[in-house]
Amino acid sequence: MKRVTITDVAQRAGVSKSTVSHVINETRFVEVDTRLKVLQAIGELGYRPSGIARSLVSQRTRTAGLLISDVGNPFYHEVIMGVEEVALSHGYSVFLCNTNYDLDRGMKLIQSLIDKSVDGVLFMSSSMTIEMVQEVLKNQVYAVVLDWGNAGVDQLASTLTINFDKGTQDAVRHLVALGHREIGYISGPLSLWTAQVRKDAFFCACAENGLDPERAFIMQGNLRVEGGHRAFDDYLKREPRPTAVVAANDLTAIGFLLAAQDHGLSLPRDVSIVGLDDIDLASRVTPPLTTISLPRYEIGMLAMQMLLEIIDNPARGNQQQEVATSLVVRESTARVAEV
Amino acid sequence: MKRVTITDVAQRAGVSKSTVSHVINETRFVEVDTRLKVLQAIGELGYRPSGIARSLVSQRTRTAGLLISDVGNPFYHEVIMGVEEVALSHGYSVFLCNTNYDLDRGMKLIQSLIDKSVDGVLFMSSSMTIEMVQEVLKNQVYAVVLDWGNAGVDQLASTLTINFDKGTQDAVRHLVALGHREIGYISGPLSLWTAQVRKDAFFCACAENGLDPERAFIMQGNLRVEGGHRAFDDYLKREPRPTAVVAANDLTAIGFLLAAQDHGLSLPRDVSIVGLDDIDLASRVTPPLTTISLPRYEIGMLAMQMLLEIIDNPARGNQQQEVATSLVVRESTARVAEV
DNA sequence: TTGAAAGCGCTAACAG
DNA sequence: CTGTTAGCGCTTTCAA
Repeated sequence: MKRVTITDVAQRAGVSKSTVSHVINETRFVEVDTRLKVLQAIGELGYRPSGIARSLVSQRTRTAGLLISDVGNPFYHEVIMGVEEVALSHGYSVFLCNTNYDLDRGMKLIQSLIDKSVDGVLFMSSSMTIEMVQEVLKNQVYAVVLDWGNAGVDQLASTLTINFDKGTQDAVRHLVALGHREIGYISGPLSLWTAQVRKDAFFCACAENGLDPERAFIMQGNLRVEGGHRAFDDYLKREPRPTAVVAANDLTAIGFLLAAQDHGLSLPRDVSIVGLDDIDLASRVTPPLTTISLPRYEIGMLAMQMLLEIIDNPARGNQQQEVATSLVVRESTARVAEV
Repeated sequence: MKRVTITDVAQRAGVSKSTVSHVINETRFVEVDTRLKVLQAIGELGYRPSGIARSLVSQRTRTAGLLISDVGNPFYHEVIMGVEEVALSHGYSVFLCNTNYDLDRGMKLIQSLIDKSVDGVLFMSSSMTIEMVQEVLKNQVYAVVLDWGNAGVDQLASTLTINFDKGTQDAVRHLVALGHREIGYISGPLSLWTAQVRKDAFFCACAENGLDPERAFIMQGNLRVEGGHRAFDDYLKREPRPTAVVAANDLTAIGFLLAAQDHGLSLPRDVSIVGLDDIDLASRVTPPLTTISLPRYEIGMLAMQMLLEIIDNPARGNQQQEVATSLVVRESTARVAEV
């Protein structure tokens, strides 16, 4: 049982291969009856065009690579779905590549993507280098990069940047409106670019809301629950105690929240807390966490759209886009207690 | 800047295309100097063989599709990594396909995989049908199916079955050894085949360990934390109260555990609890959960290996394999209290 | 309105 | 030991 080819269809329908091709692709007018004959032959034989043969001539595979750090990281779940959604609706399929935070592995994956002649790759792993992008580009495959602070990527490829300012400002404004004046911040490890960006956004937001960033109490977390615990210990020693705390991510915020409750504090009465990420868990803890939400699904969709854009329209050049974060108010923030 | 082809290399090296092909693939002997010339030409031109052209002649794409229900489901994370690991080490790339628990979408994804001429597809989504497998097979692409109880799949394709008996028996034996005689069970919705299988394994394990399954107290959960909460309410009303409880999955067990603690019970002193899945959270709750662990990474690796096996060796026919579950003893189980 | 034929980039007989 | 040539299955001029 061998493959049914366009030649088989042509013979069966008593026409030429090119006619068959044209009815399939609707790429030139075909007399109604001949078209019908062709369609019938296709049906009877159960013919399906070979994507490979098509790719060989069109130089397009309708496939893309998605480079991420780790499928287990909840950040990526919705991103992946967003990517997949627009990919599927455009006839694209996507190769999933986990770097496991390993640059060598990342490069290997990139090479295998190039070998497969993907039309483009979405760089979403923080474990990536400019070299990877260059390698991809050198092999005529397009790239869209989620901005992790690599200098100069925007010269090479389309980039997508997450703007933390908007959400962070909303958060600080929200707290100030609730009467908070002493707002603490739990940062991530400042060796990470993202932690830096988020902290900067916080300082910025303070300034914009009439608070002196220099006076803000900065605690050191590690982006995990446990870092939030530790930050709470620092918090206790601070005088005066901030009435509200903003954390670099939800896990940190939750760690702080749990530690505070363990210590007998009542939230949000004794202290308000704001997270960042809006992970699933955020709405499930008690009290549900007010948090700065990343539009993860949108990031996925947008990135894939940008890729399609540049594939279909290389002439238009690289695009740089931004997605905004936004505040989700739940119950972990409240009006500051009267003294 | 157009693609460098094998012809370019041949010209530059002053040999024929076939010679170039043969040095690349090491598929026939080539005089040392000519080989060197070819290699040099390849280097100078930065030539990379076109996977597409190769696929067209070899009828192999070195790609596979992985059909899952939902990337957000933690079950899949390690599975995906296992699949990817063996795929990568064999030069394969894998298309990730999320059905989102939707059969229509699943079929669409399958079609797109067929269009891409994948060599095989891994059916790991519980939202799948025999028709999907047949569709794939009809188009000469191989299939490996994670066993979700679809009758007759093993006739069509290689299957991988998770054997819950082993782990469940170990669990019950463990509890019996600790002196437990009254063991309750929190099942999932029995409309789900997997819930059924797990419950059967529990009954079986009871019988094997000299307990009367008919007397076991069965509570109804929903595979989520909240179902564990509700099950605890039932548990309280039971007379005599079981001294140990086995749950259909970890989330349920954790729900039960939290509810018990809320109610003032001390675990594992007042009641022992065993989960199933060994999710991340299991080792992080207090007390860390004793649980029946699924070899997720192994499932991924094995499935991909089986796929490669059947691709490389269709003559050998479909294989049916099983992976065993095993007990991970932590601190949520203890000797039954003296009366 | 349709067909013939060249060619996408590679592999693998078949010759020599 | 190496080259010639015929495809793999499709699209797309060019001609009719």
